[in-house]
Amino acid sequence: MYQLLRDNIEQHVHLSDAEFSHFATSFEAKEIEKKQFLLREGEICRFEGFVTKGIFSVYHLDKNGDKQILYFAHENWWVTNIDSFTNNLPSQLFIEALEDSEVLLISKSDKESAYINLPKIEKLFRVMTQKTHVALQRRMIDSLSKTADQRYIDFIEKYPQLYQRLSNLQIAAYLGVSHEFLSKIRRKIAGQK
Amino acid sequence: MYQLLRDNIEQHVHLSDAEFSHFATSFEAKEIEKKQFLLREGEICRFEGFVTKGIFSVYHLDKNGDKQILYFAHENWWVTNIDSFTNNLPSQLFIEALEDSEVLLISKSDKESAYINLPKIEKLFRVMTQKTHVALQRRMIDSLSKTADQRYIDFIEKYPQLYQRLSNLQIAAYLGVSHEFLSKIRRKIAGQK
DNA sequence: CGTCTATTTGAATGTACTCAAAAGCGGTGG
DNA sequence: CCACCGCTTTTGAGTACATTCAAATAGACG
Repeated sequence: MYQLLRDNIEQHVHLSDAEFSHFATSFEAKEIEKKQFLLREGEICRFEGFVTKGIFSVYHLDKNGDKQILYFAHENWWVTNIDSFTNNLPSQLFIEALEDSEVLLISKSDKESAYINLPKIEKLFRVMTQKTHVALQRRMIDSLSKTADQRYIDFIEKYPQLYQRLSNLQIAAYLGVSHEFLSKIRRKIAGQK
Repeated sequence: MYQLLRDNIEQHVHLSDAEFSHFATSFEAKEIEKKQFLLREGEICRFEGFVTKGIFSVYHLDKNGDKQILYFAHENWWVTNIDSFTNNLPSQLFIEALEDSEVLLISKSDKESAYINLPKIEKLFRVMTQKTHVALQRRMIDSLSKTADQRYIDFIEKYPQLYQRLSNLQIAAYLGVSHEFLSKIRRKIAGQK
């Protein structure tokens, strides 16, 4: 479980055994059952999490009750509501387990301590935030410039393994289309083959 | 010009006069005339910029030649293509001056040096990237959950001063609608008053 | 088997786009 | 000074993309 975390960190910065061990003690392991929440709307997000098992969806419910999924976080991904976490604001987002899942959680104060004790951690999170931002920027462009058909095809190509584990309801909420329309897209694409 | 930069930095971290002076020498001032480019598609983005005068639009041209504006950067904003800059990839984005403009540019190597010499700078950019990411995340949710009418109304409320300086063509490209449709939205809204 | 949820389907509707054309507006040169 | 040019904005008609609602079908799970 902690090895997955170490490998993930190693992609960005190198920590000695002692450094990693110390940093790792800041994390608390938590199990979340399917359909349970890591964070609900209105709560303040007190953690940043690293997923070691399962999948979470991070989403917003609009006033019509429609769900917009910002992203999915499966094994080896980080998950938080960065807005709520950094600004101590009530969350506008839900973080829900789509399968029985496990995460390693670090609190804000432990993260701040780590920044001070180990500047490499500051670099780690700067680089991670940059990467996340780049990914979201690309998604924003796609969402503005591509049709739902193309976004669906892209999604399957980009996340084939994730696609297998998600329902069409969830994929539709991620793509920003109704699930009925996604069904029609699927029919159309199947007919083309 | 440099005072604007200093005030901007001061919002996040405090630098002594000596620290700021040293950091400031890393920046090169550059003037860009209206309709000229700070960065074109295909080029590798070698800088991060701080706008001291004018406005830039950061946009993508899709294969149909349609423009999607990711954001506008006016005085006191930072501008770069973070994807191209951090990953040394050819830019998929253009950065174009919408007015006669001025920016302070810092190169990648000078930024890396600053990270090492002055850890506060690492913190500065981590916090800035977080803020930018939060803003984009909110925009993503809005773009998925709101109609064009509402996004236009929100835009005017959120950026009243920017709205004055932009054409409807530019606002339409930011909102992700055709300019003809934006014109119809404007008529509808004007009729309601 | 029964229940709950996911998926598909069709019809009617709404939202936004494309294309073509006209009107408005600001600047520039004769 | 005004005639013309280029660019922005508006308008309308026709079309495409996507939603809503209602209902049928299919799967998953205890």
